[in-house]
Amino acid sequence: MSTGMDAMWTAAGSEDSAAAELRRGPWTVEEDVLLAGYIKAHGEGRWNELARLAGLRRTGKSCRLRWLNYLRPGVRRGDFSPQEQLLILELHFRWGNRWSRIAQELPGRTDNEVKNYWRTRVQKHAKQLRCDVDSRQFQDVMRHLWMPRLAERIHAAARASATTSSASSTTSSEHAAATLHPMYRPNNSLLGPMSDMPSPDTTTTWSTATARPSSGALFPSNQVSMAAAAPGCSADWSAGSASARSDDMFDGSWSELLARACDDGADSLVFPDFGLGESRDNSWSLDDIWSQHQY
DNA sequence: AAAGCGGCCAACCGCATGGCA
DNA sequence: CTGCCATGCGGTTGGCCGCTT
Repeated sequence: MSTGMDAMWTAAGSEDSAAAELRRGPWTVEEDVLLAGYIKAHGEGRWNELARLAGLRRTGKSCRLRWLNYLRPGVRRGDFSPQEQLLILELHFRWGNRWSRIAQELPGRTDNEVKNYWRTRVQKHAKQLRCDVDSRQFQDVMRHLWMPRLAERIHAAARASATTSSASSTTSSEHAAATLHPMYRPNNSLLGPMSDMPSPDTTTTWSTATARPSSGALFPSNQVSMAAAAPGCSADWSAGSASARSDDMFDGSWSELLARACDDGADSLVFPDFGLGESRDNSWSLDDIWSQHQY
């Protein structure tokens, strides 16, 4: 592609040849415009050369990072949805700190965002519980409490969405499907066929899910088991999500409660039985979580 | 109102990897 | 085979911003 822009970039590059040392720190709007404009005209790649020709006093690395994490079309920002959070937890169990690999399964999200989410939200909870984020105890907390709760939240949102759209021209199952992340589609490439999962593309299955009664009854065993594990605590599991922000569904009494559970007696902690089997071999998966939410 | 504090996130840094001459 | 270069990845950090005191 050869346009009038070429002269502009050339001129900018020649000006830059005599420029001072490289800039660092936050990017300015002008730099963003230069970078995006150059890439629009010439495409990505050869970042060092790109930085020079675009007239940017930045390293190629810096340009690449700015483009991939911020300027690139399709980059999504803002809070992670429950679907995304659930997927991050699942994939981190599977792949560990392979942020770029995990981010590939979250369209529009960058490895940096996923990494920051893990370090701020997830590790924060581990810290509150005085557990190592890689410890068996914390993994059990995520597996038995956090992930099922996320799954339930997703179902609840889908149900609410289906209810509010019942008068529309589309069917409730179609509407619910539209609200779901692609990972919940039956033929998701990552998770395989997932025939057990609620299938928004299958009216029968999803209609059954939407007909399920209120979510409050989902975790009765939580309350019993955790109260038994930490006598004297008021395990207010149902209230936590009502007022907390979307990604802090367990803030509040749960932290104190689980902190006790994660102390020395953690091995005796009785988690609710979601029928997932033992996690010693780490062989459980999101399928297991979902299969427990079939109604 | 202002200072202190902590959380969050954008950006940087160092290392690993792959392609190519 | 080896060295160089570009790119990718994960860990780390600096600074902004909102909340608390």
